[in-house]
Amino acid sequence: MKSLPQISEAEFEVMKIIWKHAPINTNEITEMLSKTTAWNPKTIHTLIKRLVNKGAISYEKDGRVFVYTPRIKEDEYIENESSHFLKRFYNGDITRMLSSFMENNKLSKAEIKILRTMLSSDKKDRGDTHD
Amino acid sequence: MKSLPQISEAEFEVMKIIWKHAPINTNEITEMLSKTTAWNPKTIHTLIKRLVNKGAISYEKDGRVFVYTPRIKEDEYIENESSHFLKRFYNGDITRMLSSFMENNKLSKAEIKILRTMLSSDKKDRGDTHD
DNA sequence: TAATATATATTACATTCGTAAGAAACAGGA
DNA sequence: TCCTGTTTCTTACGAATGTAATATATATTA
Repeated sequence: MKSLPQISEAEFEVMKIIWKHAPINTNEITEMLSKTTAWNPKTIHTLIKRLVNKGAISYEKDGRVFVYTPRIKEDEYIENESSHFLKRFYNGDITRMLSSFMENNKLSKAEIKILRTMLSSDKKDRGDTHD
Repeated sequence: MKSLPQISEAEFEVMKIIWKHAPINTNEITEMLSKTTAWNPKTIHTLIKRLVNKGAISYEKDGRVFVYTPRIKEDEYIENESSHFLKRFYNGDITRMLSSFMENNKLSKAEIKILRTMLSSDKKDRGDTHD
């Protein structure tokens, strides 16, 4: 399992744009992020550069501009972070997380209903192994 | 909602010990962490100090030694981090998280069963509001 | 009381991160 | 060809973090 680069919170915002719109160039990224953040374009450029250095994205030249593409998969990255998070805060046990949420009334009735549906539509029986 | 101090990953390991065993003194903390980490006692002392500075724990003198107590609640802190995490990676939607886990076969049959039970034992009807 | 052991406090130092500014390269217009 | 605007590259700088080492204070022992 190749280790994914470590992506900071600000960098992750950039990644989300790139995952969603790749191939995408610097200006387009900057433009999109301007709608949701107050970051200076210079700042965004720095973040992009760092993502390249970390190997999270790659680029090609298109005339004068660089066009970026992710080198890591969004799902993979998020899964990874999720595991890490669960380990850190819930001992790796998602049922503990859910249970904590329920105890603290963090789940609406609607959400509970959705979850229940999700869980009961038990597709094929995959056995008990995971990881 | 008073804002909780920001606690780093290493500091959090110290917090877990303190939450579990408070009131607890420096040596005891160091000893317990030695079992699960390779941290130099000096490092642990630094972490403890930083937690004091951040207001995450407080201390009293007991003779020559300091005895520490948490100033923030574990549940509260974890809930907070969980919200942050969910927002960051799943748009704040826990059903998306679960669904992602299911798609990626991250849930064992046993876990699914537990979750199903948890969700179906619908206690009192609390209505649909939360947050 | 003076030396020693031990606990706490101060300082250190490289990385990462947030947040940019300034420099350099290069293409297109005057 | 030279200036200028645009793009990318280099440098900056303080706060946080991981990971300690060194210094100081203080209790205990000789």
